Amino acid sequence: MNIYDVSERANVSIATVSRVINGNPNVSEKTRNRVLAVMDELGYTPNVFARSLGLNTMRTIGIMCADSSDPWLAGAIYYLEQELRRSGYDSLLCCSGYLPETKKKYLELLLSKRVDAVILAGSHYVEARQKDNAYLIEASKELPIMLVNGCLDGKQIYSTVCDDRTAVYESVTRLIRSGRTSVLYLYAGSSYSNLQKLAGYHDACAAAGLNIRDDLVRICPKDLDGTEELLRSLASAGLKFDAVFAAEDVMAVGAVKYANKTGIKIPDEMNIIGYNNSILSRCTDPELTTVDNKVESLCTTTVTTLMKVLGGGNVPVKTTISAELIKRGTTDF
Amino acid sequence: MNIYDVSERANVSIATVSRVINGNPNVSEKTRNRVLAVMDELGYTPNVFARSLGLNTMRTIGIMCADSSDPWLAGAIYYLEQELRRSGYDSLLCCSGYLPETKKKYLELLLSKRVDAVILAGSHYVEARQKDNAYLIEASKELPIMLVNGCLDGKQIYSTVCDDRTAVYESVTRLIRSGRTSVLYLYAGSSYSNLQKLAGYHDACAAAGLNIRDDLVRICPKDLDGTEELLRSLASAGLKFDAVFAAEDVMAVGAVKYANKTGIKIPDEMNIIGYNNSILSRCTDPELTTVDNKVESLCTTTVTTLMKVLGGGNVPVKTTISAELIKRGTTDF
DNA sequence: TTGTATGCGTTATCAT
DNA sequence: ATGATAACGCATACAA
Repeated sequence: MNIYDVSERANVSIATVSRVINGNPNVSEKTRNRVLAVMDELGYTPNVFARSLGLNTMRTIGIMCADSSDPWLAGAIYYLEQELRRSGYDSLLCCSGYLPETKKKYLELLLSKRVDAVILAGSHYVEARQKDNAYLIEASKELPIMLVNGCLDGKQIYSTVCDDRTAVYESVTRLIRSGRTSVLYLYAGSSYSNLQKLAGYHDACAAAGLNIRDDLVRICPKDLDGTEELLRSLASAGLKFDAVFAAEDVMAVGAVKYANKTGIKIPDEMNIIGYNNSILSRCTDPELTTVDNKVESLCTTTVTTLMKVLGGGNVPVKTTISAELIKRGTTDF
Repeated sequence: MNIYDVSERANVSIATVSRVINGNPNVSEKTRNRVLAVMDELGYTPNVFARSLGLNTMRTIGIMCADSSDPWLAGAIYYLEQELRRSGYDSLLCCSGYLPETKKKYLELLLSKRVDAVILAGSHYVEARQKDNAYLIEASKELPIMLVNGCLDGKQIYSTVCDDRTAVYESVTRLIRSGRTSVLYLYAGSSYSNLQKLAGYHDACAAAGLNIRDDLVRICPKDLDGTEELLRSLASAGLKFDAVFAAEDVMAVGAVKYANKTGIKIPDEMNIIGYNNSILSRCTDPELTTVDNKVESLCTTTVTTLMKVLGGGNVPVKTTISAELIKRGTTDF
């Protein structure tokens, strides 16, 4: 069942059938209807493979993420897929894990599939060490690379980021203004957005005239048990802190659990702020104050930008979106 | 840059280049090396579109789910994608939403993309009304349809399910044996697995010699606020219950919040059991007792089965996996 | 072991 | 408005 069968049955050439398929206006109303009727009668569907070969595109975008089961990334994938489909593109999903080698390998795999562009979801794709990003620069010579919450310079690299630095700055400033003197800062790694957030923390301390205390800035496992354990060990080592700012909700949840178990009263004796406004932030008691970093906006903006890029339009290489502090029960300002 | 360029430069025919690409053993070591060297030198990558056209497959599987940001589905997608890639297949993601019409529309979209098979993740794809499933039967005439936690009869339909009915039966039985007399059962809809779970609840009541009380079986919104509100209104309407069995973790979390706010002591005055063993179940205080329905096993089994199907092997049309009750702080048995 | 020739199902160019 | 025909880049049956 192909275009020849249709053309034969409709008494036209394959060229005409092709025109009908592609909505070319140079077909008489009568012929168009006859062809459509035959296509319907035969249950004909154009072969995408042949189509792709001729057009040299499948209208497919590669979506890469480290781990699609991470709540934030799962949300991002959802919005990206929806927006892409709305624009007539399919989504090829690829979970790369967190290691630079596998990221590189999977990006190359996507390139070999000739996707029209690649969207990298999550800040993990921009590493602190410039050499770990070389493969992205390289790939961007072949096709557009869209970063969701990451930022990198390159000819065909476009970034849509949340202003994490300002968000953390403002949140920590509010903690300090409300009388907190020792804000423990927990973060999970040195990705682009983690570095931005950390800078925001430093900004806030500096603006408040506080010394940066290295003992209050800690790398923390990105899971509940690890976070609880870290806090317990810090406390038993004598570290005093009256607030926790966590760069990820899951660590903030861990902090709430630590406080609840230890009998520390939230928010009176300890304030806690999370990041992402994920569903987790609403499961604790009290519910978490958290920073909403606008996944949906980031994703729709990314796709909108991408469509302009693919359409040959001129677009900004970097778009910044503001975060929003969601006040709930773990803070008292 | 195509196979002709390579063949010319290596002084061989395109057939030989093709053989090298596809690892055909009928190529002399010497020739193979020369061709490989040229491919490397030219940075040649075979064109997947042309390849697909000839082979009539892109080695791509369509993954459909209602909403990839749902925690359970997000996990499923992750495991499915990993397993498929391990087997050399790409994943085309398609979030269909929950409406029968859109599900049908998106499935047809996937078919038109000529994927090798479709995996339907989540029990929402099998509806109670048989006519709402007709499109699946229809599609299964074209390609294999794999159901993850759903069950349906059809020539090329394969189901991998968790034994939800037994899991609920056993959990509710334990509640009753430990002295609970009124187990409120909350569920979200009439999908395949929801009906199975409900049957398990009925089984447990019957086995314990209790009457089925319709006032204890309630459809519940699948979100925190909706669940809390439902419980509040039930209580204020005079309904007494000393345990809640929720068909989804999120509702169980809502129940915990309700109890905590109302001053009902968990687990002494109320037991709560959730379903899915999602990260949510560990965020509450106390942590949720919940049923682990083995997403990872379901997904790896589904892909294993699919590979056998695609390989022409004979495979069971239905595989059942056992759930596991994870005991935490919201129960006292 | 290697090469030749053909088919895969479109789209697009150029006639008419 | 319509038709004939050449790409598109590969895999493979058949020949040598």
